[in-house]
Amino acid sequence: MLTIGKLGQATGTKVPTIRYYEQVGLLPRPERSSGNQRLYGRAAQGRLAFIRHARELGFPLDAIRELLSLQDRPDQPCAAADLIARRQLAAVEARLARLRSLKGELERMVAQCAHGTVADCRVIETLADHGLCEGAHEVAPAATGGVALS
Amino acid sequence: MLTIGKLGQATGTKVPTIRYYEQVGLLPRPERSSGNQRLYGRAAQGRLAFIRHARELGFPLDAIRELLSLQDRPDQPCAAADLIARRQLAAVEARLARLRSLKGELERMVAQCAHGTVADCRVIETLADHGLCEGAHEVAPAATGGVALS
DNA sequence: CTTGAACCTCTAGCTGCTAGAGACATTAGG
DNA sequence: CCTAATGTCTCTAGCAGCTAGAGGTTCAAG
Repeated sequence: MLTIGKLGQATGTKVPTIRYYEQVGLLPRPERSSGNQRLYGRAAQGRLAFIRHARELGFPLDAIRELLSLQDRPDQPCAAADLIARRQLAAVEARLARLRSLKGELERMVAQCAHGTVADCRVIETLADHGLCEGAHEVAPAATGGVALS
Repeated sequence: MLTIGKLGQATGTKVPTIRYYEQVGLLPRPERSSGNQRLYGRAAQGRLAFIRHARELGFPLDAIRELLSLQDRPDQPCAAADLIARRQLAAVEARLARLRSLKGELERMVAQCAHGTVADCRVIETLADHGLCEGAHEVAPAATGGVALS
């Protein structure tokens, strides 16, 4: 049986984060010691590792909730899990495409900076006048799902 | 003179977002009509376009605040602006690297799914056991600065 | 003059945590 | 056995960057 601190160390999770996962229903309420402290067994450790790994892959908590409930019913077809993963992959790909174009524009901006005064700084100028950039980022896609991805 | 709605249309910004920018001090308080409605001139429109463009490039509001104050003093050296842009570029590059490795792992996961039952689904299994993936994302870097980047 | 859209202020909510206050539990050392 | 240091408890509030809603005023068209 692990205390919350040990569990945190074992899974690379901060203590308040574990309590947060419990609060939002991703982790079940654990047993308590005589002094009311949380005690975790192997099952909880596995579940938390699962959550952390999925988070590292950028899955939002809602998707993780679904994946966990799938894991609990092993005889169901895994099409649902597959779909969730594919959706996440699509989100990551969209994000990548956008970031690549941003990187291009930022590189052009800093490359053109002549290190003079602000008055003729290309960085400021480019920001002020969208026409100066090559329109690489036309309209923000927005609403990609609110995934953090650090 | 534009009303807030027209300004929003002109710059592709939602009305509450404009009010929000005013509230956090990115936009100055505009004149008001006799009926207390906001009225914006050319200067405000330019400033808002600057902000939106910088946001599309992923600059956080704090960086934009700095860039705006630089823009207001055109005879200063532009090294500061350059530095902000370079920092943003570095953040974007870090994020790109991470996203690329996530994409790789997600692709592997999805490719291995045999479309059977959850019991032997590689998607679930990979998530449950970090040892199964190729360790492409070892430890989350965290604290990259809280930049959103859509 | 009436209707409907656009505007006003204010508050609360979103994601995924993180930080702090103030109080109890546990543990290692002397 | 006692004490000091650390760990844990609950609860509330805060972060970015908006977004949505309530409940009320103002404006422009017909």
